[in-house]
Amino acid sequence: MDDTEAQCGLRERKKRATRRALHDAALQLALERGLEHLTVEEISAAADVSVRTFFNYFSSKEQAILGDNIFAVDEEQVAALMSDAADVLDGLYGVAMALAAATAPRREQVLMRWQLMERYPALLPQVFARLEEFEKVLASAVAARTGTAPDDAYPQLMAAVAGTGMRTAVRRWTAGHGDHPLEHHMNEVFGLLRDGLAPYGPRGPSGPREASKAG
Amino acid sequence: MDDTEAQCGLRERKKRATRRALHDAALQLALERGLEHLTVEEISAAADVSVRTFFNYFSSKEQAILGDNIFAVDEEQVAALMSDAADVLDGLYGVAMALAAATAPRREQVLMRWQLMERYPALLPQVFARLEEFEKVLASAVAARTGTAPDDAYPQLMAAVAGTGMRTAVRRWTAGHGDHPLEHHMNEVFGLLRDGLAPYGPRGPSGPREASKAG
DNA sequence: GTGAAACTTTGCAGATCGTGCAATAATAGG
DNA sequence: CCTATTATTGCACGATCTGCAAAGTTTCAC
Repeated sequence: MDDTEAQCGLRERKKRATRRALHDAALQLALERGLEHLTVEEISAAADVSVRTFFNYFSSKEQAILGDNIFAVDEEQVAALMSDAADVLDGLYGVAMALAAATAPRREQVLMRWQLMERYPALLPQVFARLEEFEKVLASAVAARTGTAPDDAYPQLMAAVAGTGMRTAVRRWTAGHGDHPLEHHMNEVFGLLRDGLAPYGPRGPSGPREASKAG
Repeated sequence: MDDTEAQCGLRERKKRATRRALHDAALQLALERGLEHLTVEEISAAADVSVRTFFNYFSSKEQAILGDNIFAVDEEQVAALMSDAADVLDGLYGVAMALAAATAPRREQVLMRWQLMERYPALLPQVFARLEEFEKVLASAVAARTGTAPDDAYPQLMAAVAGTGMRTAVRRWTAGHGDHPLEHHMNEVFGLLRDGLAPYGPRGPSGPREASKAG
């Protein structure tokens, strides 16, 4: 049960192999036959395990298709990137680039998964649930970086906006079938954020000007 | 089948009553007993209809709990608000305020629903799916307002950020049990957005971040 | 190697979900 | 009152997901 076993043990290897087999089968079959007419039974059969075993690994076929680690940046990495950055937005930009870099090695797989998501709204829930978790991590990091409380408006909004920005970039990357690298879309998005979302400026005097609190 | 009947017909009234009875029962029972141990059968029984009839109205208990029109601003209203506004962000701010206003009359109910959402992640999917639709409407409006294409980065990002901002505001409103009006949180969020998300500037000696272009 | 402990796989029963279908009941409109 | 339309309901069916206990596999100490 220690970390040594986690790497070399036969038991652990078999578990990982099974999990991977289920994930691969699910992804493959979903692409081939479509999500609606795909059953857990078929996935299990393709991976050579019982249906019951499938549910020992994944709680639904959607989970099996998406697998883990959609937002493959862990808490410590985020914290490190945030504290090294020149300002908050740069820190979040760093996280975005780390995400893009982590995605690169399995580019085709990730692209497939996101294209499936666009096609089958049933998958969106899972994605958003993870994005939610991811945003919590970002919010904590932003709060730590700025000395604000994690339940202040600023870190929450900043994290939500950054998460949404990354989601937008990935979506545009997917829509373009990955023609441009993900980094390109991240740059585009964070460039706009850096410019205050205001390339189309005010026509005249306007709305709420002050953040009701800032520090 | 004409509009007259839609208002006075007995049939239409009964349908609405049934739908409302199911929604109310679902909300009530979810609050009382929790979502996990609540079955469609119980909801149907509480509303005095068969289970089959339940599924004629809602496709799942989650749908029944949330009901319709979480983001109760329709396409034309958004378009009107956007074209009247001084700039894009002001337009989106107007949409946010319209949303808050639409929420006000059924304040308690809406608050209950969002609190349930915080408690039961199973409800999030539905919400995000609707937010997704809402953001599409926003993106179209932003594109129309700025003369950009709907699949350009700017309208997509702007819509996503605004949608996320409204979500953040509602979440904060919910977390505070509605102590402050929803408008207050919308103001806070859009104030931060207006300020370019940069109340916490660079650590270095440089001044406030500015939009590198505006026009 | 042997045996016990720990863990995984599996089948089975059962609750719930969600849909298609056809019979029944209620309403609308002449 | 009669007919067309539409809503409700029961039934059957396949799929999802969980708990439980039996059977098989891996680990580890001796």
